[in-house]
Amino acid sequence: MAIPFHDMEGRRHNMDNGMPTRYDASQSEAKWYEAWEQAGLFQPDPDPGKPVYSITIPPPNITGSLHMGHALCYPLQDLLGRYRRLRGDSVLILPGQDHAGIATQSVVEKQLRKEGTSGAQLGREAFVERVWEWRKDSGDTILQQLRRLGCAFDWSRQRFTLDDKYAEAVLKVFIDWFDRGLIFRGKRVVNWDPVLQTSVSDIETERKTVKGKLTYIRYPYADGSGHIVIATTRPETMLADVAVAVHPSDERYKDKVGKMLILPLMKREIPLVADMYPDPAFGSGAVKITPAHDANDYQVGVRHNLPMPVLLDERARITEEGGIYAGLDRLEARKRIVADLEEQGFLEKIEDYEIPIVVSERSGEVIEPLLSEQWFCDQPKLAEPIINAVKNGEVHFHPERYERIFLEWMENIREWCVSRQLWWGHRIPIYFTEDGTPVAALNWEEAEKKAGAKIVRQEDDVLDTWFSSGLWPFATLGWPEQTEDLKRFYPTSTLITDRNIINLWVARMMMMGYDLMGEKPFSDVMIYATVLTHDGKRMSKSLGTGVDPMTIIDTLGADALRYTLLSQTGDNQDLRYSERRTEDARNFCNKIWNATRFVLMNVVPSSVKASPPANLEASDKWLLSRLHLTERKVREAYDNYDIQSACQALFHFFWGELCDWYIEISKPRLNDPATRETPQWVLLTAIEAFLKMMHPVMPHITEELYQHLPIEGKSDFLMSADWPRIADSFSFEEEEAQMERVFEVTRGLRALRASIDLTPMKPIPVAYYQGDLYGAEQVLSSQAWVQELRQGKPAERTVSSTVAGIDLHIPIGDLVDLDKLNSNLGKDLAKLSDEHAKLKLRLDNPQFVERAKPEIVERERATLEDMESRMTKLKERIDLFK
RNA sequence: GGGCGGUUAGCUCAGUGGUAGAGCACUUCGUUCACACCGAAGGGGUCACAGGUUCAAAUCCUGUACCGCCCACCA
Repeated sequence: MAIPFHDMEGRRHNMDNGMPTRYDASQSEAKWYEAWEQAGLFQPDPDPGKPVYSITIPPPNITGSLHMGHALCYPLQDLLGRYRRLRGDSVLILPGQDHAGIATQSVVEKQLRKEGTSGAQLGREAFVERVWEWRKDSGDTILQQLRRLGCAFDWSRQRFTLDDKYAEAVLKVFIDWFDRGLIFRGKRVVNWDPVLQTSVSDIETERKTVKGKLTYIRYPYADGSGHIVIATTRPETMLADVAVAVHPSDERYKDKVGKMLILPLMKREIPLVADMYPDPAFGSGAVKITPAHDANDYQVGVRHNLPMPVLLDERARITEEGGIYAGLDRLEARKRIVADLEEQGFLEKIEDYEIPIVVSERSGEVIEPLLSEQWFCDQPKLAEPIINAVKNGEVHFHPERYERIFLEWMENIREWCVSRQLWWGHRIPIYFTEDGTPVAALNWEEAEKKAGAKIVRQEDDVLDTWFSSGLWPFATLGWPEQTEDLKRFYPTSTLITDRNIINLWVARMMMMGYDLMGEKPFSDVMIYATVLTHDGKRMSKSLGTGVDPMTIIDTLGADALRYTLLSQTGDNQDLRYSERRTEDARNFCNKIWNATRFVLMNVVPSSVKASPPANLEASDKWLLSRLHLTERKVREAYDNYDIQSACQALFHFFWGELCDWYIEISKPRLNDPATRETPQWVLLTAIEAFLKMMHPVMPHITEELYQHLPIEGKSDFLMSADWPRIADSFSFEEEEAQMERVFEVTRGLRALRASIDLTPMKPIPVAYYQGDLYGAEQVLSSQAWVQELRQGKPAERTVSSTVAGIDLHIPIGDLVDLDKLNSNLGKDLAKLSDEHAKLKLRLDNPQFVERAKPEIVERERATLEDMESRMTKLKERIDLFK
C-alpha cells in the first residue's frame, strides 16, 4: 500500500514500508514466540554476576485445558519474569505439571466407565499404565496453550510430579519424616468419599445445608423405667450406637447416668454416659454415640473407652454390624429403619430440619465420616517455624490481608491425613514385616535390610497430591541433590496463586521448605483475583458460563487478552471478565500500532541521533517530563504487584499524551526539514521507552514494533533489551505545568468554537487571546484550528471565554444564534455563582481560616478571586448580547 | 456462629481528609495526509444507608442493609 514518506529534503513521497493500517495479532504472535525460543531467551542468563529472579509456576493439573483463571495466572508470572529480565536479572520461570491424584484418577475412571470397564477390572498395574497414556495426550494441550498466551517459561527444565527423580524426592521426604516421627499411622474418623472410595482432607470438602429431617427416637432403659429420647439426622447409624451421652450438669438425667439402655432394633444394651460434648439446650439434650461414623462421637468413644463398630463399608453400604440391614445402601437403610422404629413404637416424632452436610469437592458426593487406619503428618510441629517466619516478615503476602488469614489457619492447624486409597500417585514407601511392624524405605530390599526381618507386603495407599506438590519449589530444581540450579534459584522469588489453595498448597510448601531446605521457599506470595463472568457469576464449564481463552486469542489476540486481565489486577479479590474490554484492549493495540507506524513514516533514519538534541522546545520537554514520571510510576507499580496502575499509567501516557497531544503538535515541525530532527528524536525516545515498559503486559506487539524502530544500539530482541533509563534531567517541572495550561486553553478555545456551532477541525480565519501562552501560540492555533491567532481583543463583536487565566475571543458575524448563546452563558454564570457562594461561605468561616492548613486557605482564596474575575467577565459578555 | 472483601456515572472500575475521576456506552459534530479498532465537544453521580469525629468525609470511627468469599464438631 502507498504510504507518504519524507525524503532528505522534506518532500513527501509515497513509500511502502510494509505496515498495514491494522495490527494483525495472528501474524505476529507465533512468529515472535518462536524467535524468542530459538534465541534461547527462555533460559536464565548464565552470567553469575546477575541478580536472580525465579518462579516455579503452580503446575496445572493434567485434567483438561486452560480456563480464564489460568489466562491471568500464568501471564502474570510471565509479566514479572519479563519485567525482571528487562531490569537486568537472570530469570528462571520453571514450568511443569501435577499428576493431581484424585482429579486425574476420576477423569480416567469416567473414561473407562464409558468403555464399559473400570479400574477395578483392569487391576492396579494396567490402570496406572492407562493413566500414563492419558497424561501423554492431555499434558501437551496445556503446554501448547501456555505458549499461545506468550509465556516465556523455560521448557527445558520442565518437571512432572511423577517423574522418577521427583518421585524419589517425595519418597525420601516420607521416609525421613516417618523416621523422625513426623509421620505416623493412626485410627481416625476421616472424610470418606464413597464414590471415589478414598479419604479426602478437610479442605477438599465443602459444607452445605440441605432440607432434611430430625428424627427423635426413644431408647428404653433396661430396667424398664421408661425411656430417653435422642434426636438424630442420621437414624441409620443407630445400628452402631455404643452409648447415649448427656451433659453432666443436665438435671433431667443426673440420676440416670450409668444406667443401661436397650438399643432399639438391635436389642443390645448400651450405657448412658455423662460427657461435656452434648449441648443440654439442643433437642432432648441426649446424644446417641456412634464412634466409627462421627468425629465428635469418636472423641466421646475414646474418653469412655467404648467399642467402635464400623457400620458402613467403603461404598457406604451397611456392613454385617447392621444385622438384618446388612448390604443396604445407607439411604435405603435409613428409610427402612425409620419405618421399623415407627412400627415397633420407638419413634417419638420427626421434624423438618436444615441438615448440615459435607460434600466432596471432587465427586460431589456426601462425605461419610468413617473410622479407618490412615497415615498422618504432624503439621502443628512443622507449622511453628513458619508462623515465626511470616511474623518476622521473611515471607510477604500480596494483598497483605491474606497474611493474617494464613497465620490464623497455621495457628489452628491440625493433623494432615496424607494417605489416599488411590492408585494414581506416589505409593507410600512403607513395608510391613510379618508381625506387622511398618518400615519406611525406598524399596523392598532396603526395607528388609532396615528391618532385619522379612517383609511381607507394601502399603497399598498413595500419598495425597499436595504432599508431592509441597516439594515443588525445590524438588523441581533437583533436590535432594545439591544441584547448581538448586543453589542458584532457591529460594524462589515470587509465588503466584489462587486464594483457594493458600492452605492446601502454599502452607505445605512453606512447611516442607523450612523443614527440608531450612529456608523459605519464596519471599513473596501474590494472590490474584478470581475471574468471574461479566455479570459476576462463577465461570464454570458445567454451568455454561465459561469463556475459552483460546477462542478470545483467536479473534482478538493474546496481547489484548493479557491486557484485559492484567490491567484489572490489583488487590481486588474478584475480576469480571467481559469480551468488550478485550475489544477495547485490541483497539489499544491498534492505536499503538498506528502511532508507531506514523512515527516510522516520519523518521529519516540518518537523522536519528543517540544523544538528545540541544534545541528542545516546551512541548518536547513536556513529553519527556511526562515520560520521566510515567517510567517511575510504572516501575513502582510493577514492583508492588499493582499491575493495574502500571497499565493505567501506560495507557494514559500513550493515548492521552503522546497521541492526543504530542504527535498532533509535532506534525508541523515534522513536515519541515529544518525542525523535524528534534521531534523525531523525542518520538523515538518515547516510543522505545513505552514499548519496553509495555512489553511485560503485551509482549508480542511490542516486540514486533521494536524490531521496526530505526534506533542505534538496539538489542536483538526487545525481550532481551534493558529497561528504559530516563534521566532525571528529563524532568522539566516548569515547562510541564506551562504546557498543561496551554492544553487547557486549547480545550477552552475548542469548546468556545463548539458553543457557536463551529465544526471541529475546520479552520477559522482568526481568533484572539489575552494573556501569557509561554510562546506556545503555535500549539493553540494549530490544535484549535485557527488560521491566525492574534493577541488582544478585537473591537468587533465576539464570543469570549476565560480559561486558565487566558481570555479567548472569536469574532462573530450575524449568523450566531444569540438566544442559545445567551442561555448558555446564563447557565455558566448560574453554576459559577453557586460555586462561588459555597466557597465564600467556607472562607468566611473563621474556624476554617484558623484551622485549615495555610496552603489550602491560600489556594481557596486564589480560586475565589479567579471565580470573581470570571463572573465579572461573564456578566459583561451577557450584557454585550442583550 | 466467626472472619475477610465489596457497595462511587447506564456498565466495568480507579480514587485513604481539601471543589467527584478513567475506559466503554450515550448525545452532537467530523472521514484532516497514523489510526473510524479514529478525532472533537457534551450530558450523566445526594460516592448503599444511619449516626459520629473534623474547619472540612467517597476517604477516618461506630452501627445497619445487601452481594460475594473463606473458616467453623452442635446431634
